[in-house]
Order: sequence, then C-alpha cells, then structure tokens
Amino acid sequence: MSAIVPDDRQLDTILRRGVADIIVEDEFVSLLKAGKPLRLKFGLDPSAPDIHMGHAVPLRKLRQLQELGHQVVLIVGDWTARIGDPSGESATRPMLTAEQVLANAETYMAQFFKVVDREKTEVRWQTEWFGNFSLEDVIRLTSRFTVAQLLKRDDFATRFQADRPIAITELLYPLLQAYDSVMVESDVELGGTDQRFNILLGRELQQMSGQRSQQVMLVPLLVGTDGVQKMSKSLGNYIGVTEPLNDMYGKAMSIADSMIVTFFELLTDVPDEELAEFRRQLESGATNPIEIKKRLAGELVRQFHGDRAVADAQSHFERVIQRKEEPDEVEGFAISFSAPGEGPNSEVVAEGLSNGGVQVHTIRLVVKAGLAPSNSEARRLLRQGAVRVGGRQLAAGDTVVTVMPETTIRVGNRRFIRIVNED
RNA sequence: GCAGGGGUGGGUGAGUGGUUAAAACCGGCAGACUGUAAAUCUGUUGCCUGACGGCUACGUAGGUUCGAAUCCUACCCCCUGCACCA
Repeated sequence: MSAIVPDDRQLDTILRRGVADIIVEDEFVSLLKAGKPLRLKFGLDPSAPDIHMGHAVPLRKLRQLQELGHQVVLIVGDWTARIGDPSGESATRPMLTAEQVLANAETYMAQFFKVVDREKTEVRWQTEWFGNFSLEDVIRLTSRFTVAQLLKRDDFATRFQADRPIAITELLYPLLQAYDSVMVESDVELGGTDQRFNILLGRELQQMSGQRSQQVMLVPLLVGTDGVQKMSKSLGNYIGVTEPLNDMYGKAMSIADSMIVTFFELLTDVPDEELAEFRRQLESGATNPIEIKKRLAGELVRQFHGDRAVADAQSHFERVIQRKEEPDEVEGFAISFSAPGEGPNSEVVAEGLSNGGVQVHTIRLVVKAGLAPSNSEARRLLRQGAVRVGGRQLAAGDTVVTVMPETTIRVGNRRFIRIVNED
C-alpha cells in the first residue's frame, strides 16, 4: 500500500484551497511526499444529526486526500457528544442520551459519505475505548494536564474572566478528544478553526504517549447565508447537504454577493484561475453577479443532487423566483366538486357550483391545504395580499373565492398547491 | 449551609396591581422594489371570529383582589458572593 505523491499543483490545492492553517506545515508536506498512506482523523459530533455546507468544507478536504490514497479515520464522538453543554451557555449543545446519539450518528454518517469515500474510511466509536473507562483511567488521563493549560482555550478563558460557569465535564471534552488521537494513532487531524485548541492537545498527549504528534489541518468556518455569523443549524442560516433540490439552489442564490467567491473556494472544485476571473468581473461590474451566483448554485446542486439536476434547479429558480410564474410541479389538493359541503373537505367547500367551479372559504382552504399553520395566520396573509388564486392577487375582502380543477393557489413566493377534483 | 439576584412571547430583554397579547431590538412572514429567497422601504408577527368581540398566556401550584406578569405562600430551577474543601 502506498499513496500517490502529489505534484506541485495538487500540493498547492491541498495546502491552500480552503485551508486556514496547517501545523506543522513542513512536516505535513514531507509526510505527503513520503508516499505512505496517512491516517486522517476526523471527529464526528453527533449532537446534531444534520450536515450542512459548513461541515462539507473539511469533508471535501478529506476526500481530496483520500484520492491520493490516504485513509480517513472517522471518530464517532458518542461520549463527547454526551457531555453536551452542561453550563447551558449554548443552546446548540444539549446533553444527549445514548439513544439520541446513536440515531444522530446514523443519519450523520449517511450524509458524511455523500462527500467522503466510504471505502477508504475506518469508522471508530469512542465507546470502543471509553466504554470501559474506569475512574482510575479518568484520573490517569486528567493528571496529565493542568487547569491553567485548559484555561488557555479561548472560550474557557473568556467565560472564566466573566465569571460565567464552566462545567467540569466541559474541561474533559478536549482531553477525551486528545485521547482519541492516541487510540487511533492519527497522523493528521482535520477540523474547523474552532478546533485548534482541542486538536493541539491531541499532539501533546500523543507525544506523552510515545507517538509521533499528529499534524493539524484547520479549515475556515463557513459564513452562513446571512453573511454575518458562521453557518449553523441553530441560527437557521445554513444550507444542508440533504436539502431538497430547489431549496439548495435557492438558498445558494440568497447569499450576499460578497460571499460568492468564498463559497466557490471552499465548496467547489472550480479552478482558481476561473475564480480570479469571477472576482475581476464582480469588481468591474462587467457581469451581473446573479449569473455568477447561478453558476455557484449549480455547482452545489451538481455535487449533492447530480449533474442532471442542475438544469432543473436553474429553470425552476428562473421561472418561480425571477419571473414569479408557477412551478412545473405543484402538489395537488383534492376537493369534491360534485358534493360540495360533504366529504373530507366539507370545511373547505362553502357553496355549490357556479360555472363548473365551486366556492370555498379562502382562509379555510389555505389552512386545509397546509399553506398556513393557523386561521389567524391565513387571515393575515390574505390581508397582506399574499394569496393568489389562479394568478389573481386576492384582497382582504375576498373571504370566498371560486376555484376550478387545476386552479393554482399561491401563498407568498414559495408556497403552492393546485386544486384537483377528487371525484 | 448563609446572603443576595433571577426565571416574561422563537431569541435578547423592558415591564412591578387595571391604559399590557405584554415596550424595544433581533429573528420570522408578507407587500413594494430588485439580478436574487440579497439590500432597502413598508406592514405584520398567540389562538378563535366576516366583524363586534372572546379565549389562553409571563417557572409550577395555590391564595389575596372587582381586577395580577405585577402583591402573598409553598415548591422547582438558575446565577453570584461567602463559608466549607479530602
């Protein structure tokens, strides 16, 4: 077994594209040039089940290295996940039960392997070594470090100074993560820049245990679609890797212009030369930014939904969002035309036929069809002119409306249903 | 254990007997505008009602009062300081 030695161009991509920092870079380069498969450690945090584009950044890096023949070691952090955030400082880290962790890990892995090659991945659960950890083991591990050392971590230091709580189990977190590195004998650990401290601690513990210290590769944290905060599920500014086609495309289109090139850099393989060209065009205003963004959205869709989906997503966007037309496919909503006032949709049907159509209560229809969560909300939407029936914008007074089979009901920009005759 | 502070709508947080479905900000939604689901502006943002109006809500359970998020009692939880520290 040997790994491919990267040429200069490949090496440059590995070291620069979507990388924030490498510690120690020289050592890492010589390891790559040695042509031996490296063990690339990556920790999976099953405290949340979904992977988004922010997570995809290091995963893509893993993939790149796998293609040279290196081995990914995926650590399922089933114990660290259970530490959660006992201080309650962060709503994003609830303490989880073993069952929740297991369920999360499963969906997480399914998504993980959308990017990373499963064949070249070794999956290890922390339980393998922490499952039988005794108090003696805990004491032995903790005795290697001092509080002062752990308080160097920025978020601990900040909280300590501000008299905010730091749970003891939280101090344990970096130690467990470091121990993982020893157990799997990792050569390189990847993570976001927020992992710097934890990964560096792994280097120390490995050295104490007589192993060669792992190299550290830190990738930048991706900014969310709001363009301000880092992408995270709890902030709702994320694009998930399992996001439905049109949502993925649309969310990508909603990012700020200033983030376009960064997204290309971190999430696509579009060559640097082309990115330089995009940058030039954006600065000079030579090209409408929306065109470049469509390319970006297309690239993301291509990765997660396949080549064939790209054209579909783009035409849907142009049609529904830009031109405000109806989408190709609209979910049907069945009502009875022959027996108004009866059957499962009797609430919807108000009065009998006029010209082949049927009259319905607008508000009830909107709610029944799932276009609004409550009558009050539906009423509000109607008052605000958000409801369109067959292309016509309804006014606040349109409490009753005539519909026929195939009439489309639209609420806001993105919610549609089409009336179908259930008879 | 002692002392002090606190638990309010999706979030932060104001409110200390009626004018409070509850300020403000953020977020969400909608309309207008736009190259966009961006930005901006405007509106809206508990539930039921066509509307008048009604109902439910401010940690939990009781109570005082014509009336309570606001006062009292008990309980639960959180934070801070002190004490304790093998």
